[in-house]
Amino acid sequence: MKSEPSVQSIDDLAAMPSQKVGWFGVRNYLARNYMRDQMAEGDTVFFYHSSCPQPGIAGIARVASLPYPDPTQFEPDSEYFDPKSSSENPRWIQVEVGFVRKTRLMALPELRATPGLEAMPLLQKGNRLSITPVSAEEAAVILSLLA
DNA sequence: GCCAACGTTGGC
DNA sequence: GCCAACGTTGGC
Repeated sequence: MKSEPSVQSIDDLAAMPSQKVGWFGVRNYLARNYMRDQMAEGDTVFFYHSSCPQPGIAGIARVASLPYPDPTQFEPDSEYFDPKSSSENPRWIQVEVGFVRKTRLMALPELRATPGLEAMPLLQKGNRLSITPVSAEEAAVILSLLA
């Protein structure tokens, strides 16, 4: 899951009293569907810093809730407000993401150079999704290098 | 700041 | 339903 560290970094997550944050603001259907259909509570999440001097994996987190409606879609003053959404039929959902640990930065060039990660959607040309799936095998490769 | 890639919008 | 125009993402 990508986050701009200037908005919310792994350190920010670690510093929260609950060490959890609702992953609000996802407004892409594919990314939403990954949260809704592909994630389960307890799943490992790689916390990726994007749009920053050194993009890469900065920590490990965990899916800490079932999917539920993203409250910002109903807030007229929010930049994430969606007038086409309704509480009866919410369009956007989020999950809670819980801090597990900070890791060394596994930067994008290292990810690209690591055997076994070539097929990761995150690394595919043109990928812009803020949430992409990681296979169990890919996760094991990454975790072994972050140990 | 540039630009490739891709999603969304809206006219028809 | 098509598709051009436009907006956004995000690495560099």
